[in-house]
Amino acid sequence: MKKNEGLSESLEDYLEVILDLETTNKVARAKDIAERLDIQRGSVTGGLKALEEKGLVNYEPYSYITLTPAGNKIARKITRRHAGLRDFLHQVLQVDAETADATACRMEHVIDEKTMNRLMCFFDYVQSCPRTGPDWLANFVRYCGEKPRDPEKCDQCLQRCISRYREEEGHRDA
Amino acid sequence: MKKNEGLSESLEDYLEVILDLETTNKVARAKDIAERLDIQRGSVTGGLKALEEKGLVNYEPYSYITLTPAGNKIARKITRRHAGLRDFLHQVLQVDAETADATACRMEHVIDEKTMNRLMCFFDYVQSCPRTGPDWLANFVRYCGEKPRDPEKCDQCLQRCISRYREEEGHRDA
DNA sequence: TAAAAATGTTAGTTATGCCAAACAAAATAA
DNA sequence: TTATTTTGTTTGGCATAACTAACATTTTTA
Repeated sequence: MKKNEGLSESLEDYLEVILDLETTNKVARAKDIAERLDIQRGSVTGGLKALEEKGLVNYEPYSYITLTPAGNKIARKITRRHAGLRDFLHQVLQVDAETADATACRMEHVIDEKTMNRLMCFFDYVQSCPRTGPDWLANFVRYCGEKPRDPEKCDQCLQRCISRYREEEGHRDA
Repeated sequence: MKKNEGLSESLEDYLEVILDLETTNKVARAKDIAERLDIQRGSVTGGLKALEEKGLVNYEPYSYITLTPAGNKIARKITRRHAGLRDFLHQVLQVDAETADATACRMEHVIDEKTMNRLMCFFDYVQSCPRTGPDWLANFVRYCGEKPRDPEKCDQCLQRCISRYREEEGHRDA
């Protein structure tokens, strides 16, 4: 249980990148890791040694780098967090794709399990609840610019919401 | 514009704590800073010197510590973020108060301006939109446990939502 | 005011984690 | 197969940021 908390953000980034390289390039090479993390080749060696000592990568000088099962598990967790956060930021908060990705990349290291689960559940709730869903999200963007609410429009919005739902339900039953 | 990006999380924490001590204790003392940040007294001196060099605190050995206008501005920004994130996590995602605070404390250093603004706007939207609001949030907690949706209940929920809104609107007009 | 206690600073150490540059090994090309 | 290029490693250095322990200054108390 402590294993992951003891991992620095830097080492988590290594694992994430190695997993990605493993899947896209079949194999991870120090040069590519350096490129992805935007650090020098020389710095990678130290990171790999640290991960090797923690039993998270299989590392032998001059040979290919692979994740151990333990390393793979952590790498997948971070990757999952990254994707979940990025999608939430982009699809719900609707920040641009680039910002969403960059922010997710930093948040993935500091968010805890409990909060992450809640956020993903919330993401799901927003998307699947008939009271929210896509049109509600579209309205959010407009709200950001306008801000003061018009009670008249709210009434119409609610109306559309309920009739849309019933129509969809009707089609589903048919 | 670079000023803030160049600040480490550690130094941001110092500023945040100093601001809080200034407001609650009138003045910030090294001992209290150490206590709040859970570090040794000796470590504080170094932090203060770094902040002094950046023009963010007024620091003279053995005298009281105060924020400069620039330091105060950053401290208030971090504090605002902390509170906003904490409240979102607690009131929307409904994670327990302690986790919300601890998570906010880490996220405040990595979230960017754009995303933060969007999140706060979203927070506002969720709370003030008639389609969401408190009852929708209450339903979220139940949804977390149950998960599969019951279309029948959804219809009733929508119904209650719209009639509640009209009732409230009616009262407001009267 | 002088001793004691509390608070603050300094100095030396440690751990991360990066860099640049020199060097070593492996892969590729001639 | 030898030379060249690419890739990987080592070394020494630097910055951050913490620690401990010794020392200095304030503040309190007797």
